[in-house]
Amino acid sequence: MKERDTPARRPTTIREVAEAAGVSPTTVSLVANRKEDARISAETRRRVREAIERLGYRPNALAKTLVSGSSRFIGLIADAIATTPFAGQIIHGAQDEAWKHGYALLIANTEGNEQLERDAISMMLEHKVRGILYSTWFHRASEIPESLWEADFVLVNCFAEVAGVRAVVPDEVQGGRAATELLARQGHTRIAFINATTPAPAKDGRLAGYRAALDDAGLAFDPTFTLEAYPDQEGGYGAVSELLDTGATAVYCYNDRMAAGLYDGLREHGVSVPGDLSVVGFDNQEVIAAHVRPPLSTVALPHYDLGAVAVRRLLGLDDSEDGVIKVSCPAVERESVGPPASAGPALHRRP
Amino acid sequence: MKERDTPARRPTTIREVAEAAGVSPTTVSLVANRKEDARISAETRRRVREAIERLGYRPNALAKTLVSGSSRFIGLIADAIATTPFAGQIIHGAQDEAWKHGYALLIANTEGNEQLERDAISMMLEHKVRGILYSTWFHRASEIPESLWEADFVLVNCFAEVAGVRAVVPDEVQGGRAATELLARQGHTRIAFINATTPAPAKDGRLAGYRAALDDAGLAFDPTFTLEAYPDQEGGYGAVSELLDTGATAVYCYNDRMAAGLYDGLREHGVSVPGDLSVVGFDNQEVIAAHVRPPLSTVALPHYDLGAVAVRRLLGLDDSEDGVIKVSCPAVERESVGPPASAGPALHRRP
DNA sequence: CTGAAAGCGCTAACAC
DNA sequence: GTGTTAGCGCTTTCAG
Repeated sequence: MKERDTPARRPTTIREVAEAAGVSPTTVSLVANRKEDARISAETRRRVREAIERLGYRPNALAKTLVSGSSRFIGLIADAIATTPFAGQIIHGAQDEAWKHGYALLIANTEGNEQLERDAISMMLEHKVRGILYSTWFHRASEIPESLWEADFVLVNCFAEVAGVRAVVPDEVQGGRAATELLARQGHTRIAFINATTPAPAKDGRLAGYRAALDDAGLAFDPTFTLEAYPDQEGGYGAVSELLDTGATAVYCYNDRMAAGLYDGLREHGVSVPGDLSVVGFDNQEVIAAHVRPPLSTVALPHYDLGAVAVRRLLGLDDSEDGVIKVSCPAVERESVGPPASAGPALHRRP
Repeated sequence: MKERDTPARRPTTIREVAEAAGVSPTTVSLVANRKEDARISAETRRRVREAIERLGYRPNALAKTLVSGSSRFIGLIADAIATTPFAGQIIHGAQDEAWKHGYALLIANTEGNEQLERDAISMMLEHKVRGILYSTWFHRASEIPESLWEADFVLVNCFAEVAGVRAVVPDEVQGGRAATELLARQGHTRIAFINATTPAPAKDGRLAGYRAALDDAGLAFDPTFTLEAYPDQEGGYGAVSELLDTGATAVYCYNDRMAAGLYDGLREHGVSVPGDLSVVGFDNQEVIAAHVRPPLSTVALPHYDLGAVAVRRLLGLDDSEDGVIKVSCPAVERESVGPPASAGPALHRRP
């Protein structure tokens, strides 16, 4: 086992290895980088390898990029790494894809602060990043900070008002459709949708998907089945009475948090899920969806893929034209959906 | 407004600026770095500034570190950036503190994969990071990957079995004490604790804190008040009957998820919170604690501070000796705690 | 098969 | 006040 040496004050350089092995720096470079086309004798190779090992040589990546001209960094700016679990998935996807191509992630969390954002972009520009991924925690239109134009960039989970800017976002319409299909497929015909009150691409998209799925299933869109509530637990809880009044046998909620609040209200009204009412959410927010009672069927936001696809676009790996790419949102089936009850849930309401 | 030029294939260099301004690179360096002690005429300064602006010059941070010898990176390795919201807070705290001192964060998510972990460490070492923060998503003892010893490092949210290794972890005992005090302070004397079944520093620490707080309040520790359950919603839900059988008027749960599950079970038994039973959790997992009904009083895990304090230790800013530093967990009061009911909750149980 | 030399972008000494 | 030189650690011609 190698000795646990305190980190060297100054790391070993290629020249030191060269001296130790009795060869030139060039030779060390050649073997360290596994250039197989280089004609190095087996014996020299061995000596160099041994010296590298013994001295604990780590090539200086910064010096490399200096000579090669191109750095191996990709910057990732997020507006809310700390306050939501979503950014983590974007980072994860971006990192996996970046590493695959030899890039490291330089990340910056701005919590929406514009000054921090400018600083982050400067920092990345000065590190000569290959490009910048600019991401937001919820899907929305976004301003593009002036200095971002100095870099090659792609928007993640947000999009620009100006045309031609590369962006990768979730396909809300397809997602809304998938959510609704989960219900329609079970034979439900009275499917309610509790939309958000807050304007967002998700609001319009998820509604459009709902209508499309209804259409696909040969069901007429009935506006009385579409409610609105603030997209969190409190909103869902507050929408229960109104929902039950519609006589729906199934409901698709704008997001999982809303569904969780709905669960609470439903329980108070003695309505069981999925026995009396089938419920689906949206977002697949693990800590909620997988652990409420019963576990919630939902549609996943493809954050991991958003990050991965964005890196591919940045690197020019997918020869796609400019503009927005929509990534599909897969359904995640758990236990909150069943066939319609013979009688509507209204019968079970407490006096 | 500056023109939106496509990112230059090759960024502007100091030499180009020097030529454009009709001065030497040294002069440009001097004004770009705002060396005020350098004697540069106002006129030259202006010319250089103008050239920098016009060419969109960004100093190459990588070249700088090459000459200065010390890089401006701090590496942060996390085992679960994607699957929990916690890593985000650590990153946030680490970044804020790092930036304050001119460092950028190089992050890597390993999802517990040892190969990825080794790769991450190699990558950071090759980028000559100032040091590495090695973090875990839940507080635990951790193996130290062999190559980590090549760097200056501090453990975050985990600790080593070997002595003398710098680590920063939450103070579980103080946290457990704070949680219990929330209840004792209201006059509760029969305070139950639902601990985790899973061994962890948190399990022992939170129990110790509970006992200490009982002691402080002059309450005897009664083992029948300490239950155990798996630390998630299902566990909390399943512990309800047993809990009610103890006749406790207040309960402190190992974590928020458990408390959320407990809420569900309590509701089914017709036990109201905090009317019949006061509840406190642990972790302050926002999406749960702040949005259940009623909002849950809990104790916050200081992830932000863990990250910030770790950076300070790495940089040697706090002249603390080696070893583990415990960061305190502040209580977060919401609405799940009230005074004891005159009659115990058992009276309210359904037949 | 291997080495010497030049140069990536920048800063630090030291001239002038 | 400002320029020249050297060199950070590395790779890349190009010789030999």
